[in-house]
Amino acid sequence: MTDLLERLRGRGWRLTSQRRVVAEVLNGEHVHLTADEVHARAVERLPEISRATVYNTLGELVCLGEVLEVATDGRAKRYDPNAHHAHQHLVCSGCGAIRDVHPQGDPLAALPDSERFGFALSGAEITYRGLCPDCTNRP
Amino acid sequence: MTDLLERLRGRGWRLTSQRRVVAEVLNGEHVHLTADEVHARAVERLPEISRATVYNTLGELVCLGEVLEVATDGRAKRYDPNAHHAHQHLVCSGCGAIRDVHPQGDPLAALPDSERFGFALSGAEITYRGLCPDCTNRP
DNA sequence: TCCTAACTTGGACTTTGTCTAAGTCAACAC
DNA sequence: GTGTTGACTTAGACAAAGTCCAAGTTAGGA
Repeated sequence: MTDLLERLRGRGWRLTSQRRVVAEVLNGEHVHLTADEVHARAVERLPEISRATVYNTLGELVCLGEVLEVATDGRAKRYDPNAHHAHQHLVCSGCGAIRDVHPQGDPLAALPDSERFGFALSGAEITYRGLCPDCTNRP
Repeated sequence: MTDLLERLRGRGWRLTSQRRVVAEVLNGEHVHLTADEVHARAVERLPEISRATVYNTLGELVCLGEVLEVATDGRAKRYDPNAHHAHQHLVCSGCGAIRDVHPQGDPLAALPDSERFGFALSGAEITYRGLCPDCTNRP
C-alpha cells in the first residue's frame, strides 16, 4: 500500500489527497469495484472528491499497470487491484460476483499457429461463467 | 438463414419485416457488429426501423441462443451470429478487429477443483489479444 | 374480413464515461 | 517559511450506449 504510493511518487506522480484516497479504496477491498463504487467509497473519506478525478486516477493507475480493467458484462468496467499476479476471473451468472482464479498451464498454448492469423499475441483473458453456491441454492 | 426465420417462427415469433431485416443483417455479414451498426444497415433496407426495435430484436435473439453478445472492450457490445459453433475471439489491440478462433481442448479443464469455489461452471470465454499483421507493420 | 395481443415507434430518460475552463495546491527553489 | 508554477482537481456540460413507456400499428388466427 505504502509501496504503491511510493511507486507512484517514484514515477513522478504528485501525491494528492484525492489520489491517496482512490488508491486506499482499491487496496482496501479485494473485490472488483466499478468506477462509481470507487467514487462512492472515496466520497466517504473525502466528501468533495469529484467523479472526474476518480475516472482520471483510475485511468492513470491502469496505464501504469497498477490496476487492471475488467469488462465482464458490457456494463460498467470494474477495477482489479490485483494487477501484479497473473490470474483470470470466475463470474457468477446469477449475482455477478467475481472471483480471481488461477488456471493451470499457458492459455496461449491452446491456440495453434493456424488459428493465429499472423497476429502477434500478447495475452489471453479468460472469463469462466457459472453459478455460485448461493445462487445454485436459491433459484 | 431461412432456417433461422423458420426456427424463430417455430418458437412463436411473429415474423415482422423489422425482425426479418435484423436477422438478415446479422446473417449477411460475418463480422461482429455493434447494435448501432446493425441499426444503420437495417435502415438501408427499412428506413423507418427504430433503434428500440433493433435493441429489442437483438436481445431476443441472444435469449433464444441464436446470437452471442461479445463485450471485448467495455464500449458497445457486439453481436456474433455464429452462435451454433463453439469458438473464442482474437482481438487486435491496435484497431479492434475481431476474428473467431478455435483453440484446442476444453478450457474448463484448466481450472482445478480447488479453484472453482463451489461454482457450477457453465462455460468459459477466452479473449486472445495481440496485434494484427496490419497493425504490426504500421506502428 | 375482423380482432386482438404482440410488436413497433419516437422520444424521454438513465447510466457510464469524457471533456473543458477556471480554480487550487504539492513540491521544488530560495 | 515564502513564493512560484505547472500539474491536478472541480463542477458541470456533453456524448455514447442502452432502457423504458404510452400510443399507434399489424401479423396471423378465428
